[in-house]
Amino acid sequence: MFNSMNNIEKKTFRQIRYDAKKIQILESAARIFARKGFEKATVEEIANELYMTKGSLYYYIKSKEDMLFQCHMMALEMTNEVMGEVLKSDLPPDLKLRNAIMGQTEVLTKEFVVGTLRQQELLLPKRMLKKVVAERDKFEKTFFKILEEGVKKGLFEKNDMKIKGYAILGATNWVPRWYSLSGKLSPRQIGEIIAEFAVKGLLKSSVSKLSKE
Amino acid sequence: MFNSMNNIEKKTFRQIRYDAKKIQILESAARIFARKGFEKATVEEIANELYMTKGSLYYYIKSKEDMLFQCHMMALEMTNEVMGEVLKSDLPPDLKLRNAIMGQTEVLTKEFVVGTLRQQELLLPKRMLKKVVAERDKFEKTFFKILEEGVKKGLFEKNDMKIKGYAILGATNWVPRWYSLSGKLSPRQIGEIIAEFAVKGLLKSSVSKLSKE
Amino acid sequence: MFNSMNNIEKKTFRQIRYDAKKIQILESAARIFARKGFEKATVEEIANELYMTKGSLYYYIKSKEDMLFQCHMMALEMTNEVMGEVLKSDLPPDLKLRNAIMGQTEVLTKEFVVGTLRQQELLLPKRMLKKVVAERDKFEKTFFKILEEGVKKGLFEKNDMKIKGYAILGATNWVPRWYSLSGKLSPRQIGEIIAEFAVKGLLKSSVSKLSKE
Amino acid sequence: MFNSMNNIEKKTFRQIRYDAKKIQILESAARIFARKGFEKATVEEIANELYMTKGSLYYYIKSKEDMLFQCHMMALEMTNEVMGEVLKSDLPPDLKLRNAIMGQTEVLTKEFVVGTLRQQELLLPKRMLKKVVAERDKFEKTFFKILEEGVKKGLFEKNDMKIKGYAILGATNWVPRWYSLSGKLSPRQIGEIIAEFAVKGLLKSSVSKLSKE
DNA sequence: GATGAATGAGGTTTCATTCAT
DNA sequence: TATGAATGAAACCTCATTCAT
Repeated sequence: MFNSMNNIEKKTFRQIRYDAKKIQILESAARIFARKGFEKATVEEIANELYMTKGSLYYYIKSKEDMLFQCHMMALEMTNEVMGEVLKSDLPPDLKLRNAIMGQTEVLTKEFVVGTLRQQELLLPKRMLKKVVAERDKFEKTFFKILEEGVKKGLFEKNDMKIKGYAILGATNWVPRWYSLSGKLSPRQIGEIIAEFAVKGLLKSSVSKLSKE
Repeated sequence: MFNSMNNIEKKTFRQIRYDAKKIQILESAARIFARKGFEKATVEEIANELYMTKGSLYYYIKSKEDMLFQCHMMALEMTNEVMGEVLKSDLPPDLKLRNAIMGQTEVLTKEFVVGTLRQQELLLPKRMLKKVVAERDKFEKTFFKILEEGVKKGLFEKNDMKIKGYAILGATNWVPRWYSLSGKLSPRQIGEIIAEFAVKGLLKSSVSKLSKE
Repeated sequence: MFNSMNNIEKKTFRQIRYDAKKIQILESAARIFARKGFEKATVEEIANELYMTKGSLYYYIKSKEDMLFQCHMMALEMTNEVMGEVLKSDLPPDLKLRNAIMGQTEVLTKEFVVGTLRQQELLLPKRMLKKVVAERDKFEKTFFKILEEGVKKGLFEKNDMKIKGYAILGATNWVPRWYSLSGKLSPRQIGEIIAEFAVKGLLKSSVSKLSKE
Repeated sequence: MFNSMNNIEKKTFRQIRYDAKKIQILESAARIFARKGFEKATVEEIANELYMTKGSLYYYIKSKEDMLFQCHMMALEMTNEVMGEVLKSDLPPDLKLRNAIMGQTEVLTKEFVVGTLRQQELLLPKRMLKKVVAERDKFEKTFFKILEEGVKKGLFEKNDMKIKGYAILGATNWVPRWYSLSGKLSPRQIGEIIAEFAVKGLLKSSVSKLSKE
């Protein structure tokens, strides 16, 4: 009776432990996915990494696909959070773009995210894939909003913005493919260089024509 | 015995048919890999697309992994062939770069190549993986050679070339992820825009500083 | 110590609650067994129907098989109780038979019993199966006693009594397979018709030969 | 070329072997289902009985459920075939009924059919269940057609025909539950007795009232 | 008394691969 | 060359049951 509050706290406490374990699991999963690929990774391995049994693992997750799905969503949420902050900041477009790229490289090189995003989303059942794609679209929309802002403010050239935008996205998303911890530069530094390179490519200027053939 | 020449001719003829079939198989495989991912694609499906049976297919290929491996190698060879031509052409570095990028986008958007490269090379056994990586390194080396040439000729800025190079590679390699046949621009046109964007980012110039924070 | 009586009373009270809960559980189990079959029904479902958790449920029952076993025994006890009353009643055999059949149809169409008896007793481990079979035999023996009484009193024809007896049992036991609550007739009414039909088939009479082939 | 006919024959021959094996599998399955119940029976057991491996077995069947389904359909087809013949025969209704019952008992006591029909159709997925129920309905409709014929020809009493019909079906369908090979009577003989009993219960007659209470 | 968590045994299914014909 | 069959190794997943709190 009078310790109902205790009960509530207890529940919350358990909830916390439950959630923590779930995240542990997803991290472990992402790590193994990164090492061996989604299909080659076995549920047992993932469980063993955490000194669990398959059975217990299934107490926390619904299916192997579900693990990949949740990893994807978590990664995309991290990404979108960064973008959200950038967008609502009060900076000129070129600096927004720079921050976006730096934020992205930072997120994308986290072990968890690399492990996840390297997996093909094709491996997900349609229902899940849809949500992932929706979340990614959200990201891209925010990104292009920054570019448009730059155009409106007369900073960036207007032409072929779609292609250029994807070029920048590609440059950024490609980082985890070649980035290695042993490199000299941090993800943020890499991001900065890419950003400068990208902005330079976008800015209005009379110079920079290709040689004549 | 005495019609050994006949035999040779026969063999040659057979060889041709054999090779043709093999390529058909690899194309079919790449297509299905693209649709469903390597692991979800079954050998049977691949065979059926060509109105064969699994059994017959194994007359031409050694294993499923072998199919993926050969697809990778074929794709990389196409890529390297383009790069080879570019390199030995007698053009200024910026035009070489442009041609390289255009060639790459063209190759990368071919159905066969998309299907192949989207697969993680992780899925390959080490022995095969090594060869694939070696071939890819060859490609990257050629690519960076062009950039260095640009630097040497005083055309491109020298700083952070490695990062910028990978940025360009990323921009290019990312194309197949968003390129769709229904788009208005051809792969070559896309390549051209990316090239211009990249060159602009590389060129020496006093302009193009970021805004002050 | 000195409030041992209190303890006893308490225990009795608890015992009552315990038993009540147990019966609730068995009813819930029977219902779910009916819906999905014994093996497809999960202990969790059964628990959830009563807003319990699996864990708690196991405080009341020993095992899933035990649930099925106890359901069987309860159902058979209901059946045997009816038969006991019929047997010791002071009626002529044909009316006893009628009452037996009517009683049976009534029992057999109760949700609890349908749910239970539809399950194969095969699913029970031998030890339990034996008891169930013993109880069923008891029922059948009583039933055949009624028929024999009818023969002795010169009411029923003597020939092939075993087969005919099983025919009647079949006719009765089959009712739950087609009976539906939405039908116009009550179980008792159905029982009455079957009884009449059965008695007519059993009675001595010179009539009722089949056509000549 | 000229041995294309051979080819056809070969194909037919293989087809025959394939079908034969499939039937063997279904028989083996039905036998084991009978012994242990559908869910307790493992695919491995079924395969082993035929000195196959699980893998090979799956070359012939799609799933365990599919096995049960096909067993059901085969059993029902046997049943419906018998009924079809009875219906189109040129006999008076009472003899038709007798033949129907005799045919049924014969079919129902075949090992294959017993093994199958003892399984709950509930275990089948809806899609399959529907077909089974449809086939069973077909059977029941034919059966009731015979009874109606008897009524029309003034042979059977008209009242409560539905209930009586199900009583007869129950009496018949119940046979496999108590029939044992060691009994003295053959299925046909049992069927004959049931038939006589049933017809007697159906015939018009002024006699055979129950005792007064 | 109740419950969240853990567990492990086992079952179905899929498939790459091989082989006799 | 082609193919129907066979195989066996895994893999995912489910669930009854137990236990500490």
